[in-house]
Amino acid sequence: MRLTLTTWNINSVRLRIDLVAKFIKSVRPDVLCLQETKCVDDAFPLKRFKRLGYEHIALNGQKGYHGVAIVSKIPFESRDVRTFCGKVDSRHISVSFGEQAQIAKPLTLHNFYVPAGGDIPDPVLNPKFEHKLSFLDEMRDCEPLHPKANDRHILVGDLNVAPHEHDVWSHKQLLKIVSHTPIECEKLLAVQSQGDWIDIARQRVPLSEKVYTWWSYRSADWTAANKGRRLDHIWVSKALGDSVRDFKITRDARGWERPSDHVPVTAVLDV
DNA sequence: ATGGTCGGCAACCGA
Repeated sequence: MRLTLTTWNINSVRLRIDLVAKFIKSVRPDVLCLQETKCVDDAFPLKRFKRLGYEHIALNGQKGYHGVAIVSKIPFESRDVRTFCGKVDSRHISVSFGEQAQIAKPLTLHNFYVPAGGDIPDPVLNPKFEHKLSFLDEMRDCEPLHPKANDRHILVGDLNVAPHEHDVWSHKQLLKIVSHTPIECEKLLAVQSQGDWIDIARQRVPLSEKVYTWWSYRSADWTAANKGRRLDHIWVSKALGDSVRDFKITRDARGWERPSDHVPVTAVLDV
């Protein structure tokens, strides 16, 4: 089966449900992972997604902040929510696709919203940065994020770190900016290597080429300045390394009316 | 070099 999978930090799913519908109608992902839904599960626009053909929905929302969701055309068999750093923040949800999904072998999908980390890149002065670093350490040590040789696992989300030099518009100017400090980049890459994950974007686009998925709201002309960062990621386990058929970033979405500051990132996999 | 803008939700906090 050909699986189209999208991750998108929507920055309020209720406010931007029409943009989500617009995206869905053009890209038609089988599975859509959202972050920063910013609403409790009862307020999630379930009916709208069902009308759009997404019958299978897993939610981990909270009031006003964070919140992740997986909406799917394909049935999944189980869901799981993990907490990190002893907080009840809604920053993770995972589902497993099995026989019902009519795929060759089972597939597990993790959807993450890693803490942004505040402004000051010092864990002593800034508890939010400390939280981010601890969160990444816990991800690295998290057993379910260590797929075994034949495990077909996918990890997506707003990981809030742009780990490589050309994942940001200026490596030099962002070295002390949270999201691209060496310690965060190191820790995110440690999560990646501990689980033997393959970063799809960098499998498809050479490290020497700029790739962005986020542009700040605080810039007058985001497209002319193009001061972006690659904060949104799709990783697959080794067993899925040869299954990637396509990868795309819907950059246009940043220019839609009342956009999210993140754009959708999509992978097509033969599963 | 600094400040710039969003969203939730009702004064600021988080990004």
